[in-house]
Amino acid sequence: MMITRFAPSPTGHLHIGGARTALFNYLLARGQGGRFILRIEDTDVQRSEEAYAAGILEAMTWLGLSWDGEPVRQSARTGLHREFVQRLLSEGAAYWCSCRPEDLEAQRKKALAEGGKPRYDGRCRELGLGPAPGSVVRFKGPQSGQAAWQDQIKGPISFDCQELDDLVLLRGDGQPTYNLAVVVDDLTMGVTHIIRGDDHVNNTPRQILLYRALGAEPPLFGHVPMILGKDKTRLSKRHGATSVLAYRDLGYLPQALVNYLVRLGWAHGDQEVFRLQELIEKFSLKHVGKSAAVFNDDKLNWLNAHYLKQTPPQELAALMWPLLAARGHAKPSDAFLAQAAAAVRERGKTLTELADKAEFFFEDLPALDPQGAARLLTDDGRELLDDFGRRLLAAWPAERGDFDELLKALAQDRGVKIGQAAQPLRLALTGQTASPGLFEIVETLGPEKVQRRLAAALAWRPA
RNA sequence: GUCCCCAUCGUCUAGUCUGGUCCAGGACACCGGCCUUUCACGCCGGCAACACCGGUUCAAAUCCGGUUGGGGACGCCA
Repeated sequence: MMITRFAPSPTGHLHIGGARTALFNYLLARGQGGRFILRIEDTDVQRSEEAYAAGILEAMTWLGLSWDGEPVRQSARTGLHREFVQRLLSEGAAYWCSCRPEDLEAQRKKALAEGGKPRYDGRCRELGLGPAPGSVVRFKGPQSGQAAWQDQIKGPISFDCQELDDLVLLRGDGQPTYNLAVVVDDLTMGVTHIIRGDDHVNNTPRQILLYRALGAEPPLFGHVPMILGKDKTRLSKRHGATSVLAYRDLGYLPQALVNYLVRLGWAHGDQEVFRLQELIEKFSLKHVGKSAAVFNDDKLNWLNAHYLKQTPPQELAALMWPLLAARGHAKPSDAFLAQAAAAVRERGKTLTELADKAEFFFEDLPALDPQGAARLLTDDGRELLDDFGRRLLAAWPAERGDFDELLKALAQDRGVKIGQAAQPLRLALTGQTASPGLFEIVETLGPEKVQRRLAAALAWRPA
């Protein structure tokens, strides 16, 4: 059975790149009827924070990427990690090293300055040292031959073992390091496919060597290319929002983010829009690209707008309401909320934008746009508006078509264009010169609110 | 510096494995038009790319070599 995993370290928020890696692993496992494991890699006690771990789970849940079983804490498995180190030690595949970190650091600097590769020189390798306070355990890697694998995304990759130095397995304080812990965990948890970020390719040969030293068959590896910012450098905070939860708070729908992320580096012919279930059926590593991709807000916005338009008004209302409530509006009826949502649904790219555009529905008296008022609420304009208002209220209750007729008649009687006749009313009802359909608004607001807003606009005078 | 990886429109990409159907297709963005009571939506049209050089071949975006460019890694971080 296929087993994949997502193994973030809780030293920061779940960012866009991590989310895509998680998504690929999720899709792969779900598509094969396999298992998808979530493992929190918290072996770095200094930098790991519980709040980050919680945030990662929250983001995964929001995206709809469900994992199997309980999330695994790597820190809860250090006993197991140490057992494996002991085994390596007793089999002569690892050794104690008493070099001091400062000296090592100095060596690295020197090597780099001389234009060489900064790597551990293996001076303790044959010393037969035993455990001592502050000493570390290093892997005794082969010094010739190759470590190669068929990358599931990039194809064949190989490293000369000479290039690899003896990596630390157990720190001076007895804590296992990343490279040891991942191998032990992936091995003992039965992970079959390790799909992770590009930045791990250099770790892979070392890990393969560890599997070999343990007498185990390495799993399959696949390295997904990175996501870059607009300036084609690695995506980071300075490129704006990078955390998944930040996108949620900005008003993006999880379906949109998932859809956008999957298309960043993967394609299924010319198809652009995918539901999660469809992705599970269609996703494959074969069509994941090999090169890095630039994150593009425009396309994400387009997808988000697309999914917003697909969301039924009632559902959309439920998503928008918290944003409106946060602005201090009193909760109206569900029907009113749904109508307001339907009215603005095709006019914004995020929930936040929709809330902005729908806000006038919820205000007692919307503030009149000063420029619009100066232009539309002239003496003539107010007279026109008064006439329109009277006709409108007199005709109530009316159908959408009746309103249309009413507007046409008004324009004709007054000798103005339809647009000119409609604008003063739009301003009066919404405070703005651009808005959803006029009669959609009239119907939603109802006669009392219409009248109230009309009266306020008619009372307006230039400053 | 050393090692590893990558290279099709501004961006995401299809096509590359299995050369010809590709004077390169789709999407976003942009530009123009239509629709229209405003703003949007929608629809129609347009602009725009095989990094470069050489080789193999009747034929190369597709195969091979090199150049250039980009990215990543080089921690007792993950």
